[in-house]
Amino acid sequence: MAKTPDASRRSDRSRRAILDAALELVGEVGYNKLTIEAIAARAGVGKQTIYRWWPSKAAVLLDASLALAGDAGTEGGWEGFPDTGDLAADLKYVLRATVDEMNDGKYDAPARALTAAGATDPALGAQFNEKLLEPQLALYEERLRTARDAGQIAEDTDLRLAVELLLGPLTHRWLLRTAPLTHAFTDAIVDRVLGGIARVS
Amino acid sequence: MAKTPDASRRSDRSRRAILDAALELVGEVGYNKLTIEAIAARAGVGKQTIYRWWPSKAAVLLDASLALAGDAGTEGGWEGFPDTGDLAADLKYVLRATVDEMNDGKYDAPARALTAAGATDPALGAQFNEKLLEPQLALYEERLRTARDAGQIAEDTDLRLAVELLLGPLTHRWLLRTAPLTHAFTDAIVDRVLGGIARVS
DNA sequence: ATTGGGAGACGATACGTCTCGCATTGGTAG
DNA sequence: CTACCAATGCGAGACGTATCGTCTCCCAAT
Repeated sequence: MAKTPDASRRSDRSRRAILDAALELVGEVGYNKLTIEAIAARAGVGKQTIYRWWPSKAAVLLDASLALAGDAGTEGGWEGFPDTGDLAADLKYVLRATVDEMNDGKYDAPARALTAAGATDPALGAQFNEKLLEPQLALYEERLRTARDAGQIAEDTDLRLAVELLLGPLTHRWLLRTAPLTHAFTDAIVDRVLGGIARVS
Repeated sequence: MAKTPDASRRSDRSRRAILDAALELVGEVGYNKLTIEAIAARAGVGKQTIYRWWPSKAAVLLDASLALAGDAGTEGGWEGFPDTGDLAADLKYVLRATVDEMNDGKYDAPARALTAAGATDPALGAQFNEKLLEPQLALYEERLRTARDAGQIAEDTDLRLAVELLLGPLTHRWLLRTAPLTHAFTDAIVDRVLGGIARVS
């Protein structure tokens, strides 16, 4: 009967309150101690209202992160990828901005929680990839394509691989906390990925 | 009183049974549904015996993984990093072996669970890095050092960065499941990291 | 005699479902 | 146009279940 609740009658006020509460709480108590009950209490909302629209706390956090990413995009963020013609500079600029977000608890906590949860829950991970990660990767890939078309990188470059070469090391250090995330680090990634570490033979 | 239980009287039989049960169960039900109670039941052990020696299920899994890594090291694995003089070949060999492990549920499930748990729990993450990850990274770094000393890569190469350039993309694809892990992928990583993607100017 | 271990009771917490009124909405009848 | 009403989302919280982490009890080993 209630399999498909009527979305047109949904309370947008409650929806926003739930997403905000989830983002607050994940920063305060961490993902493991984040509970649906606490989200409902913080949002001033009945538990059923959450269970009606989301299957899990991870799903709530995913929607919350989507809203957060949307806000960041419309507010101060960049629409599309910068393309000044200088590939290295553009990549460094974007990666520096990414590092700044990773060092900001506001973005770090939910992103880290979602990434970790997605790593152990394939279904959630697929959602995370499709809605949040893939669009980002596509932006990098697109920028690299224009660079390739402009002859700035080798014609046989696997663009997706190149994106992973850039973001992989950053994500690695971010998730595993093997060392601090700095602008110098991301700059070095760009330089080394573009230039390689092998001695010119 | 019971702050420091006497380790010399510890039952090694129970300890092994607990670690084995934890590895089995994390593969069967996943990390989220892994419970201390279930581990105790499977191991034929009282719950207190687990709580006496480990602070959390993550800690149990960390010890279990250490034992697993130790077994793999002594059994068929490589002692130390191969060094045939051909850096690219050695890296490809090791990365292929790593991919094979990542595609093997026996190793994948606990490693993935620990990595994810460590990402959201800084204390656990530090333990994970120190005991499991860092020793691995050091092996790569050591191999790269001999290559650098042999003049095969640039003298000013940041070895730690180079290690992250190699493992970052692999870890990225592994954790986030953006694409299948193949030998072709790791071979390409090695080639691109050593050679760079920039057109030779 | 001391201490770890197996077993399980115990209160606490969060789960996910449910049942209440209440408020809003949209349709229908006068 | 107004008055009423059925439907539905919502806030609140009770409910039984599951797991938590602590505890007590007795046994075995040293």
